Amino acid sequence: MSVQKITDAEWKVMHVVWNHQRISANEVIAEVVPETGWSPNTVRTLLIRLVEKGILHVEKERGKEKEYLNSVYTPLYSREECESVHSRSFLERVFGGDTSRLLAHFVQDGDLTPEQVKELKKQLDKFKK
Amino acid sequence: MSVQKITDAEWKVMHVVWNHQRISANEVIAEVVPETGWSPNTVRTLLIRLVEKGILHVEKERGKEKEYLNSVYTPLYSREECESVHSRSFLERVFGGDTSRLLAHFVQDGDLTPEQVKELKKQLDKFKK
DNA sequence: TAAAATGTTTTACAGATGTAAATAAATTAT
DNA sequence: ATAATTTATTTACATCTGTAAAACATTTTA
Repeated sequence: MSVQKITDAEWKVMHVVWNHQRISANEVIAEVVPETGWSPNTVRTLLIRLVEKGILHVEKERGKEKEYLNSVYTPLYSREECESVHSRSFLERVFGGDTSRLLAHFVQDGDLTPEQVKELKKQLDKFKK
Repeated sequence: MSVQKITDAEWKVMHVVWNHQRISANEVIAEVVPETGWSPNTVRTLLIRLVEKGILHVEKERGKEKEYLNSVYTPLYSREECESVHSRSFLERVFGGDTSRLLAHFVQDGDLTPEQVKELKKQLDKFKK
């Protein structure tokens, strides 16, 4: 079972890590705490769990001589890979695997800009043949 | 918090209930057990939890004179309502709320039939104006 | 009416999750 | 060096989930 399940709370952390690709615990905390109100320790716990799940890598080496340790995390899977895995299971679970119905739902519910609609239609054309 | 969270296992049960709208425990069991391999008791537990969550209604009244009790369940929310709620939280969680990216993903990953593509484009047209 | 079959309710239990406090270790400031 | 500060690790703990077994109740059958 490659790419273990990422939980709700963990996604928050993952998005921040993906945005930086390489980021220290404290930097993650600095971003996540304000927008969630979680305690810094909660964020640390999530980082640790993500490492245990094999989704993040952590460097334990000490930084330059006089710097804090402050471990650095990097993603082991791309955002797209994880999205893909979770999308598939969501599709199965909620829409019984019916992509068409899922798409219809998000189109109606998504108030897309005309721009986005045009772009999406272009994509669909590429797939017609 | 209307419509509490439906878990993976619970969705299986819910789809069966929605398909019938009004269905006895045993009928649910008859459908779910073969396709999941779960014990009948597992299905009953899920039904009970769904009632506790306020997602299903159960009739406890005895049936006709000589019939087994065999409680009857009905959904309190439509499939679409639940899909909607869960879709929104999925969109937020995994795609950071970016509908456009989500749609692109499912279009590419969904191997739609030309039929479905055509249908979807029609939908998009309706939304352009 | 007693046993067998069927349906219902109660209880269980380990692992996952959300959420952190308590404690220990390292670093910097005094 | 020692206290103060910052970072890291350990431990916690209630709730939710997946997954039933056990026990009880009702109905049918022998």
